[in-house]
Amino acid sequence: MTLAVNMISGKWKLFILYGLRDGEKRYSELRRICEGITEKMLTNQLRELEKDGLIKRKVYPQVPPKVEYSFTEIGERLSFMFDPLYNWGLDYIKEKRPEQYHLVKQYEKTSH
Amino acid sequence: MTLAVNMISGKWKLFILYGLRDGEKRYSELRRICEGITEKMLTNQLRELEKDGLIKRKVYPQVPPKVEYSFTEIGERLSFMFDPLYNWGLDYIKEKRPEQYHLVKQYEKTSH
DNA sequence: TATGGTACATACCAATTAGTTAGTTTTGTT
DNA sequence: AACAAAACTAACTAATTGGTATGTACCATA
Repeated sequence: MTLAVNMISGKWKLFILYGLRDGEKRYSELRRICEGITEKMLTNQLRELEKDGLIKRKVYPQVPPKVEYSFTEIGERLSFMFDPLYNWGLDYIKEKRPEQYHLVKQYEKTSH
Repeated sequence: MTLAVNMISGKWKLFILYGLRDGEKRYSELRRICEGITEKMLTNQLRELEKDGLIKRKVYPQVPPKVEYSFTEIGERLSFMFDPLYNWGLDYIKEKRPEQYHLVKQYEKTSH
């Protein structure tokens, strides 16, 4: 439990993983997905996730550079929690902050 | 997702919630379950979980005092993730740190 | 009289984490 | 000639989080 919690804790890691759930993503795509993250943080967190073996990094030798991130096998096995966790959050907002609920619903439309 | 992640992140929150998964627990029981936690941190984290509505607090007017913590309804709905997350951690250790695997298995026997 | 158990609170300090700002590289575009 | 794009790195600062140490109330027991 300690190990699992440590690997996914931090302000951005679950977002990054969540962003990867439907396949590989470029650095700049992740930057857009993780609204508000700084480049430093994105790089840091990607490095840690890579070091821990949850994601892998594929570099295309081009200019301008292109780097793609995706799950490793064991990283992908964390997918079980993304949708339930997202839905739990939705339920929570519905119950505890009903005034905000419609905002989230609107946001859902624009972002997918 | 932001909301859900914020509520369960922190060095101890998931342990506390994990500790409550089989029913209400006293303060001192949680202290034993969360090996290494200080009283300050335990109290802090319990207060935050309570403020967020994930757990509830029941005080028995006795001396010495007795306080029991348990899930609220929405808190309990996070249970879906505890066992899978624990097992994911186990798998991770099995794959990436096989030398440590037997230690965990031994620990499992003693603690339940 | 001293000690212990329970569930805290408070003050202060250390460590960890996150944010800001600026720069790098190479090529292509205006 | 200036600037933009992508994926970074480095130096520095701010904010958050966690730890240590000590104290409290009340009663019971040694």
